[in-house]
Amino acid sequence: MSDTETRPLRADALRNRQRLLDAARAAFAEHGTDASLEDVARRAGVGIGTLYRHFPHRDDLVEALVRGGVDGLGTLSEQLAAEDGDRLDALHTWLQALVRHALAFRGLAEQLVTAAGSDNRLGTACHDTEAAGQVLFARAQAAGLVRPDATIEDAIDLATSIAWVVERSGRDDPNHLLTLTLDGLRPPLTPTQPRRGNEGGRHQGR
Amino acid sequence: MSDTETRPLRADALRNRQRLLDAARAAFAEHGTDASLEDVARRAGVGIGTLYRHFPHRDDLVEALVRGGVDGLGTLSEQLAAEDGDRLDALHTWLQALVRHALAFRGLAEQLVTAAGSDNRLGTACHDTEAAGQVLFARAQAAGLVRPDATIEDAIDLATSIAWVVERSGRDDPNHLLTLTLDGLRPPLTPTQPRRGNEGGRHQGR
DNA sequence: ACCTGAACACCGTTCAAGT
DNA sequence: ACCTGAACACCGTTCAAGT
Repeated sequence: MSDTETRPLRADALRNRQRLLDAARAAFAEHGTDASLEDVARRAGVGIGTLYRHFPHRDDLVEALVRGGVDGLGTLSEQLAAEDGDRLDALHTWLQALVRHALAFRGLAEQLVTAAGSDNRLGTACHDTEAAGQVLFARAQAAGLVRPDATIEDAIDLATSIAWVVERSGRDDPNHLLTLTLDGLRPPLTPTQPRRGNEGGRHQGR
Repeated sequence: MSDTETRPLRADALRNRQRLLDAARAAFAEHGTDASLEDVARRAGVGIGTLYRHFPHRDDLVEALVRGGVDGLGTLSEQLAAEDGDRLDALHTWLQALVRHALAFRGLAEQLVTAAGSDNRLGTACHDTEAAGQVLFARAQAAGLVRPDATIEDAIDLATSIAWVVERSGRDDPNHLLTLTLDGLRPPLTPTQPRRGNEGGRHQGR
């Protein structure tokens, strides 16, 4: 929480930084988060050293690109907490958004899991995400809608790993696996009143 | 199902093959499945070309090292199907073994998910694993113990992704997440008769 | 203060030459 | 039939030299 990157950049440096971000976004979209950094610099029309000056680690580049999404997850959590619908549905909705977020770039889920708990910018982003989710998680758990031996870390790890397996297996629908995970593999115990929306729900994939 | 590697190897070739496997096992144990292949060849005291002759793709090396485990999952499935205990417990036990299996080497879960559905040796191993699991899965589903819109692919993908996130996050207990996934995040609906063993079950990790 | 790009170390994969 | 290792292409990262 001290002064990170607070000093203003020189005009050309700022321009380069922006070009690098644009180039990285394009490269990540094509090749995933392990795109060649030399290629990123090339696309940005900038020396490789400039890339490293602005983003010493690949993590930092990733973090800059997903910052907006992380903040979005924060405001979404606030919105959902403000409404007073079903607390479990709110958690479910937020976790869906998290999965979507982790699928923004190929390789992102892996970056997120690896960075979680690290003391760097991307680690902070993960921490922020967890804090946002914790609000909804605690609410649902306090209402007895979530088993007491589960934690927000569990939920986030499960959601992230679902994003990962969807990304890697080429499945089409992440929500199917997420619903299974939230409700469990067991069938609804009260057939006349099913647990939650299995709307459509064929699935298949790969 | 045609003749793959059926012809006998020359004595020196067989020896080299074995040395490569031993070296790979050691290298994978140290650095995960993306260990340097040059390093593997070096450890085996063999030229890099010899490694590629025996194992044209990294996958093939991985497959050879996990073959035993895959067969083990097959026989475990047969054993569990022979006993007639709770069919859901049998599935759970088998999925636990699958998670353990996918944690044999760092990076293995990723190799498995990537290879699944591919037309190569490791893809076949995945296919064999799925077939083994399908027996237990179908039994449990037929008994109404597993929701009808879930498939063995879902279960295997979830188990594999749990192995992955445990490996990457440094969690200590894969079974906690697996239990959450099988039972769902919800608390037991009948508090007086809990769903299944939450034995101990603190957890924490990372 | 910032940028450049050569330099270094490392790796995957192929293939001509050997035995 | 099998093995070797040089060769090629590619990449991440650093750092001395520039402006």
